[in-house]
Amino acid sequence: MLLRIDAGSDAPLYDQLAGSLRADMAAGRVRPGERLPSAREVAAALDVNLHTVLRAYQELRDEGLVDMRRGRGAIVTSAAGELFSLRADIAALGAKARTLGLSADALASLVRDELRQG
Amino acid sequence: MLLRIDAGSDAPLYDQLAGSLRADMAAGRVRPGERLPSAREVAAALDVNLHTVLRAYQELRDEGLVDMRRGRGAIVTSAAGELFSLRADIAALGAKARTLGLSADALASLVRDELRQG
DNA sequence: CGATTAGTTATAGTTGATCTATAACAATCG
DNA sequence: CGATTGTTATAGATCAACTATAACTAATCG
Repeated sequence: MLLRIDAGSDAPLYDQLAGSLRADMAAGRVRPGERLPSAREVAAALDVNLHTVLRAYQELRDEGLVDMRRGRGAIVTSAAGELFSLRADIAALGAKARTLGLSADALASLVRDELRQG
Repeated sequence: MLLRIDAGSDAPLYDQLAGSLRADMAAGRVRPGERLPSAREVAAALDVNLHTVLRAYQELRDEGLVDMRRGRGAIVTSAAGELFSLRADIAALGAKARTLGLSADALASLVRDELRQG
C-alpha cells in the first residue's frame, strides 16, 4: 500500500489520500477483507491531522469501499474487488483518451456525470 | 445547449457550468466551430457573476475544448468532436460500473488518476 | 472611424471549505 | 480492565469560491 500526499497539489489532502487508497484497491494491492492502518497511524506517518485521515476514510465509506466501526478500524469491502475487475476497462478508456489528447479532468467529469445520470 | 446549475450541490458553480458544457459537447449538442454564448449573457441568464462564468470558460480552455479571444468569444475546438467520439466507450464503462454498484465519484477519480499517470 | 461586443485584468469584501489542534466519548478486542 | 479505534465537539487559522465594480484591450460591424 502506497500512501502519497503532494502538498503542492491543488486537490484537498483527504481527496489525495482517498484517491491513493482507491488506486491501491483498483490495482489489487489492497483486497476485500483487509484492514486499513488506523487513522491515527496514518496521521502520524504522513504528519497530517487525524481528522484529515478520517475524512478520507469516510469518503471511501460513502463510496461503499470500506466499512468502519470504532475499535475495529476501516475494513475493505467487496466493492474494492469490483473496482479491480474494471481495471482493464479503465486503462483502455484512458489510453484511448490519451491518444486523442483529452485532459484527465474532462474525461473524469464526463464519466462521473454518465454514471450519475446517464 | 442546456446549462444547469444546482445551488445545493457541493461542486463549485464554475465546475458545474463547465461540466454542463462538456456534457453538451460529448453528446454532440455543441459542435466544433460553434460559438458559446458570451460570458455576460450566461451570467445574466443564470444570475451568477461574470467571473464565475469566465472561470468555467477558462477551465474548458485549459482542457483544450474552446479557444477564447476578446471581441470574438469562446469557440469550440475539434477536441470537442473527439470527446463525442468517446461517448460510446464512456457509456459502456458507466453501464458496467452501474451493474457492479460502484459509485460515480469512485469511478471518476480512478479514471482521472489513470489518465494523469497510468 | 465610431460604437458595440467580449474577454482580460484589478481590487475588494463575504462566505464557506480545508486543515490543524485538543479533548472527551463509546464500541471492540485481547 | 486496558489498549485500540472510530466518533463527536469545539475552536482557530488559512485559503478557495463567489460576488461586486470598474476599467482596459482586441475584434467586429455599420
